Amino acid sequence: MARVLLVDDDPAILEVLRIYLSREGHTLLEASDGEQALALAAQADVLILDLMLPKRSGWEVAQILRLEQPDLPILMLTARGEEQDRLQGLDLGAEDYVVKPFSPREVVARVRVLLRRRGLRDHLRFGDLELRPKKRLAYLGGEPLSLSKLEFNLLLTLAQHPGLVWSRERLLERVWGSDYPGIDRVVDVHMVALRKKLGDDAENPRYLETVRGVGYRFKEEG
Amino acid sequence: MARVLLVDDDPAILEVLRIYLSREGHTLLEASDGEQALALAAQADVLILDLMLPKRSGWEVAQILRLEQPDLPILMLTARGEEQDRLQGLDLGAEDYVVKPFSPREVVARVRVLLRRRGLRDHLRFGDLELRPKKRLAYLGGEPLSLSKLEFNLLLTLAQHPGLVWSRERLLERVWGSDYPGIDRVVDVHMVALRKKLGDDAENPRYLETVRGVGYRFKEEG
DNA sequence: GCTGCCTTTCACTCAATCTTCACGACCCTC
DNA sequence: GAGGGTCGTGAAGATTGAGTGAAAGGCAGC
Repeated sequence: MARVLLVDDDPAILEVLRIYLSREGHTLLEASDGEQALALAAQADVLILDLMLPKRSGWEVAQILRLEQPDLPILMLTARGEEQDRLQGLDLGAEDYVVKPFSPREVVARVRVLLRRRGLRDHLRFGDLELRPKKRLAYLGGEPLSLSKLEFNLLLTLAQHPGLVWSRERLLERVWGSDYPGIDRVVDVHMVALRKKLGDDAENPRYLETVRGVGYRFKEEG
Repeated sequence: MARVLLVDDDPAILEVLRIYLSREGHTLLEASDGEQALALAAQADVLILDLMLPKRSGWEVAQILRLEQPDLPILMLTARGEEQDRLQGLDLGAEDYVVKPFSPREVVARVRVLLRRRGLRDHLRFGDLELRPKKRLAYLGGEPLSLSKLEFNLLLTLAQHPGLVWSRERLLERVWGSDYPGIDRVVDVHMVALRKKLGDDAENPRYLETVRGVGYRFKEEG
């Protein structure tokens, strides 16, 4: 199914969730402190995150990942009575939380919901175009495309949400990083480069569509 | 913000949530049994649903709405110890739940998350006309419509509140921005353009209705 | 330090879009 | 049925937004 990164400093919790989650068909990654969590996060499809952690709190981890991997769904494990934290967590962008002590079956159910919501895939294909996020490779008609890091990220971001319109601002935030100081016309320039490499025409695009006054979108099939 | 349908048979709960949710800027619809809930659901952007209800249980309601309005996010209110119910609720497709006794702030936060996730409803349909806010796409009889940014925003604003009359002033405020310096007849001009694209006739409109002396409204179904 | 790629800014152009205006039709009141 | 207000609508002009080429700055590897 999916790769689940499980972060808790309590071995008992790790163990019980490991059993339930692997029974569900997931591959498990495990970490017992914030640093390890960050190191492994890039490989995960879902993150189950305890709030109280050595080295870095679950919060910090969530906050950092929010920027690095905004699409990574996070299920937070909180102790009862940490309502304040829970609220902040939700506002921070965590997708969901469970209160300890929890039933493992509930965690499994929530993970299922998170995954269903995201429709995660490791292999994107749109007609002639093929993307492999993991390997950071792109093919056009079977031929490998030579894309710069930025170009790949930009294309991937758009392609992972076909049809969805992205403002330049949101793209800057997502692809360039939230603190990017430059002007938003960079996006246009890279769009031109991408279109050139994809053989796409701005007037009549197959893949990268301009939404005037709003931003860009990856064209939906059909 | 959004229209929240609040369903509970306990007046105290209705009241406290009414206060918090309207403070958050939402418009409230209220029901105290399952029948009323079903009757009002069509108008809602989010549903907050108690499980224990007269006439029809929250479950039944959820199950029915799942089919009728699969896009309507549901936040279920469950009593503690109903874990069984909770799991079934999630599998049923409810988006989320909160356990009583809950903090109203938490409910507000969860509603916010649900709305953010949905983009406040991702799919509007009125007969032949279909709108997808997030994708900024509009279809008429299955054919994509080419709308300018302004036209789309205008149409969306009206369509998100069928039957509601908007004065030109309010439309300017909402669609053009609150500090718009121009004259309000612009609205008329864009209305003409929209009607043309929608194949609508000012005399006898299917969608965009003039309310003489007041403003415009999106015609309600039927 | 040089080379070559990658990224960013800038300037120019063209096209899409928005706004205003003007005119006429219609409606309501007196 | 006259007059004032309201709305529909076409057209002209003003404005904005995006495509794009070129140049300059950065950076990594040699």
